[in-house]
Amino acid sequence: MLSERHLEVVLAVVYEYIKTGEPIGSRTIARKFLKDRSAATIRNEMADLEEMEYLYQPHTSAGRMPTPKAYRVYVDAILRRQRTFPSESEGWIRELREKRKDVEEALGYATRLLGKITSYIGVGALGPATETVLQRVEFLRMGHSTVLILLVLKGGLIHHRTVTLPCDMTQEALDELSRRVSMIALGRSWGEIRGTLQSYVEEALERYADNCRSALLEMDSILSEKPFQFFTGGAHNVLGLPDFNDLGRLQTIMALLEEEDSIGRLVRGCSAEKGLCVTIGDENPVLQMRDCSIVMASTVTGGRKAVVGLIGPVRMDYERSISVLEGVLDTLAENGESDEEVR
Amino acid sequence: MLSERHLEVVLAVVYEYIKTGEPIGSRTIARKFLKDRSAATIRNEMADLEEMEYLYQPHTSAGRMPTPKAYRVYVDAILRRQRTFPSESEGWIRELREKRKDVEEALGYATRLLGKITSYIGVGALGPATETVLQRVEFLRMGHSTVLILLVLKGGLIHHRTVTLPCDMTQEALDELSRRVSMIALGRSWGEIRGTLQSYVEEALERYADNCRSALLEMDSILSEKPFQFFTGGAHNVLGLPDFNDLGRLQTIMALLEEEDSIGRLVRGCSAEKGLCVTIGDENPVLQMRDCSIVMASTVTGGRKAVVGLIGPVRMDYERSISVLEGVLDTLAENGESDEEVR
DNA sequence: CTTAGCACTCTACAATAAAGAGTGCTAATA
DNA sequence: TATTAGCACTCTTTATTGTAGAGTGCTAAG
Repeated sequence: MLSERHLEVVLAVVYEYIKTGEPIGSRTIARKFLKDRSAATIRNEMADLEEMEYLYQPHTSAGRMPTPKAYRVYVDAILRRQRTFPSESEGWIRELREKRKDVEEALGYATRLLGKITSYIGVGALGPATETVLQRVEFLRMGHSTVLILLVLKGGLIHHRTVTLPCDMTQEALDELSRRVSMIALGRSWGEIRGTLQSYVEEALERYADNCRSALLEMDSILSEKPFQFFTGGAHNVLGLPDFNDLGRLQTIMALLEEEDSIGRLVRGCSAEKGLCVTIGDENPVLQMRDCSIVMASTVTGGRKAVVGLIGPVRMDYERSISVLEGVLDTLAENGESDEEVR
Repeated sequence: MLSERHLEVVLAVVYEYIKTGEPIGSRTIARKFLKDRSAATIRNEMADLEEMEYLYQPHTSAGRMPTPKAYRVYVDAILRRQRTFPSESEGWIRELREKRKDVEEALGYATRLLGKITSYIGVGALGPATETVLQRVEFLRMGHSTVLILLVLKGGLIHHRTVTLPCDMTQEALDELSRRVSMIALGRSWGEIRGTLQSYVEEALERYADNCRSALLEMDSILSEKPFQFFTGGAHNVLGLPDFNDLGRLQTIMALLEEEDSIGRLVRGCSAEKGLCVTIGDENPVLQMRDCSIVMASTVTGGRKAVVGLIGPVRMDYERSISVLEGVLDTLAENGESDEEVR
């Protein structure tokens, strides 16, 4: 549907438009990219491409700009060939490698890094590698009827919350509670046993039936509410970009980044697929981000599933963004390999 | 040094300038605030105030704008009298009250809330109520030579990190390690015992001397690196504000918010003093924020020290900001009282 | 000491003009 | 038939000019 001749023009326009941000005229294409054709010929081809909705003009006597359709063609072409990590960022990658000790900190750092290197917004998410299986449960008495619930999930994800129970309990009683919960829950999927837990726990602690019930409820709320941790970084980088000069739009995007579930939706949209995933403009699941593009990829690090990505303008430097993202991803994945045994 | 007559003019100019953002002329002051004086009189007084550096003109034939010195006088006047929480925000406060279960989540929510209600940037910090005293130490084996270090501090602060030790260790050996560490460290200040710990620990675990050393080093790094957790929220609100139309400046501010130590410096600057603390423009310890104002206050919630505040333009609505901050602070503090016993 | 009047200054805004870039169309060319 | 050169036309961008409005400083009178 798109002849070789036309494709060359589209790729040239997208490439140049990404670099300059200005509408591209036929003269520029003829001089810089397709020297075997004259400006007039390219003008004709551009008129064709406009009809096919790959290009458009902001006004009658301006150059052409790419439509999302053109970006898609361009990105597909990039993905087909090999990429190399930009060497000027090697230093940062080494810094990231240092931080891998603490997975959460590493991912936070990675998002900020992505933001800094690319000037777009870095995002990340960290979830359990597997379904929620408890590996350890502790209840620690913090004060009068205040208890710290501590859950260690298989894969190393940790949740904790300080709660107030109906009445006070000694640490001994709490230990008994955690022993009982552990007995049933450890090593098994939470969804599988959450129902059967209560009766077994209350058997030995009937004096504290109320407390047991409310503790189990809290555990349930922790385990169901927080399956993922989200990170964003480098949102400030985007302020200088001419594509985000519409402050209102930028504002809604930044507001969305603060809500966890909108990032969650992005992550879910991409993490289903394996490997790299580029979403351009209106392909985006989140309506308010329809004029952004997203590059995302997932891996496993420290025994947990990690998704990292970039949010930028549709006029994003896809080639560079993808290379950088791949570099970061590989670095994060490096220590994921060492403890395969975990799963 | 500032006569009653002059003070009235200053307060009127600041009040009106905060509302409108435009330079204030003598006519406006005479009509709206000081009806007993004519515009010409006020013009003379304004000329005096300009010499005293309370007011300045952006250009010869414009109205006057307040200098930081004038804001200081204005804020001091506000702080002297009683404030009332804006009733239209009661609903949000109720939402915040719901979230108090989890202190960290509550503080995160509080910063976003502050941002939303005031249209400025909410910041928060959560630290240990006391010095670092360990209440519980666990080492959990996650995989081959990978160990999860879990530290519960007195007051409920939790730190954890997954680390790779020099060689593998059984869970039993790790339990022995945590028993030994607990024996010495629990209930005592970390600074006090960090030195004596190593020899006692290695006594029983000499086979794993390397592991013990590296585990203790990690503990030390955790405890010294992360004394505070930081939160920011609602940075996007500030995008619409005319005072932040200089994108470059806004960008540096948002970049600073991503670095933990710059927030740390702000917090430290304010948390020393008890109660409310208003920092105007160049009073600010962070150089790049010299044209911002900061309102901060600290309290104790859930047995931990919490600092919450607002970063906004120098032309901030101080009265409203302070009221809202006080409301949020009181709500957070409510459950701080219930477990006094913790400290 | 306060006030009214008036000339002066500076900004903000709109209207106009000129320059520049790029197109579409037509006619000539290979 | 496909490609190219030439040219008139369109639209944006930038600079310039003129005008209205707001506010001041100064002077002289109350």
